[in-house]
Amino acid sequence: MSEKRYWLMKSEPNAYSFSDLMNEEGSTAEWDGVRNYQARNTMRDDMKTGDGVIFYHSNAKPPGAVGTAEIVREGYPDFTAWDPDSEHPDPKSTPDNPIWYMVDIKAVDEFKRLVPLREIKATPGLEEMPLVKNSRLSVQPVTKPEWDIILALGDQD
DNA sequence: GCCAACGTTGGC
DNA sequence: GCCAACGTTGGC
Repeated sequence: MSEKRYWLMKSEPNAYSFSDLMNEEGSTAEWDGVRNYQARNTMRDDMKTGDGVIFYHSNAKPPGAVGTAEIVREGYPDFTAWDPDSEHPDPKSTPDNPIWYMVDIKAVDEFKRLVPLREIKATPGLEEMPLVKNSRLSVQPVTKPEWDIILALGDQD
């Protein structure tokens, strides 16, 4: 049994929000459509069942962390890649030789309040987060101390 | 709507 | 293998 790890996943609420995830059957969804190699590697190799996820709304007003989720299925091929009618088709990816991978995540808790990016940037202990250091990565690691700080901020009134 | 940062593509 | 051109992300 390896140690639980923590992650942050971004989504544009216009496209798919935390509410959308909570409204899924079993509050669970396939995290398909990621077409970035670093994020792919994280989902394929590093995310394990039970790991914690901070759900982040990008391109929102304001952008920020809105809740937590957990990994309920480890990396497996993103079959939407070889569906020409999907949102992000990639003809180079095939069932025999998949390029892109996804995980399944399940909503756990909505924060009492959104934790704005502005506040994350201003909070001591969070300055090393890729999110703060101008990374566009849509799936990124979070340390345990960072996780604890953000959850505490989200639990404030 | 602007634009900086970053990733990818493709000519050479 | 280099790097310019191009496309995308995402905050502001």
